[in-house]
Amino acid sequence: MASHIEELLSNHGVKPTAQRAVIAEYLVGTDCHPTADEVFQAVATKLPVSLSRATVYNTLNALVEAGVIKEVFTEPGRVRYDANVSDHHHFVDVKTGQVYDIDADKVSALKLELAPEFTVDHYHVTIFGEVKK
Amino acid sequence: MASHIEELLSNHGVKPTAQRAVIAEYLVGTDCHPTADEVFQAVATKLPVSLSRATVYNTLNALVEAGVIKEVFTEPGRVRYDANVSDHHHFVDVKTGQVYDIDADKVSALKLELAPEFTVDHYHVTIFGEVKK
DNA sequence: TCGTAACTTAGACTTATTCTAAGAACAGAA
DNA sequence: TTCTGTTCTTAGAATAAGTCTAAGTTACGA
Repeated sequence: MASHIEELLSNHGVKPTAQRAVIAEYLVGTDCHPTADEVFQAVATKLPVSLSRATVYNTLNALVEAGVIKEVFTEPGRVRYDANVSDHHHFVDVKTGQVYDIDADKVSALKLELAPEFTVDHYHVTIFGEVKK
Repeated sequence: MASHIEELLSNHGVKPTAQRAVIAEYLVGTDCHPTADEVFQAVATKLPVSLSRATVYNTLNALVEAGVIKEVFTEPGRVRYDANVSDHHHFVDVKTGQVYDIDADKVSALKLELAPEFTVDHYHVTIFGEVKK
């Protein structure tokens, strides 16, 4: 009886182990865009065995490779992870560093006038500003 | 008799020292988007004294702070620097990692439909694809 | 049940960057 | 000039993110 998360992993060709399941579950269940270390902190206590940082990194890389999550680069020196793999962009609050997902349909399609040797695969928009509440 | 580079630094409130001048000169004179280490390698031999990595990092941070150059984040674990401070975006060749400047006027202006609490300061488009020659 | 391949672990290692403490350069006041 | 304080630069130590390694587990097919 595979859980939802285990199916998600299997469907992407990642063998579901206990470690991978809790990591993927944490990522899928959060709107934040955690760093590897934040994932480690959040997940370490949820396993009956001790968790190695190497496993966190291995798992995150495997999930990126498999297309289950995406990497986000918005600041120097750290990678953040995003389980939202739908087409979307990012809004960075320059005061707090917090990253928000912006659905692709909230952003008009770009028209690009590039030289013919540039073949575009995809593009990503990072919007910088402030969120007041 | 201040050189062009020394004026550039002074105009941005950065006191022009020999180290800062050669670093800024290198960045202004290249289309590549070098990392701190690439700057260090390229510039180390151009001074009569030995150059410290700390000085390279201090200078790069000071130049970013002063608006003489910009940081570019396109890949994990390293920051690249760009002396082109005009309004532009970036094209990343996913095969080589090479970064190309794309003038803002080659990219149509975005229309954003964001919730009212999001105040946009600016946005940056990163285009991924391949450059064939 | 065995053997192999895949996974995880702790800790060592690497790489990028920052910090620290001490010396050098330099600008302005006396 | 000489003094003095501030700003820069230096070498190397320290930190932080991420990867590697070697050894121990686990899972699974034959």
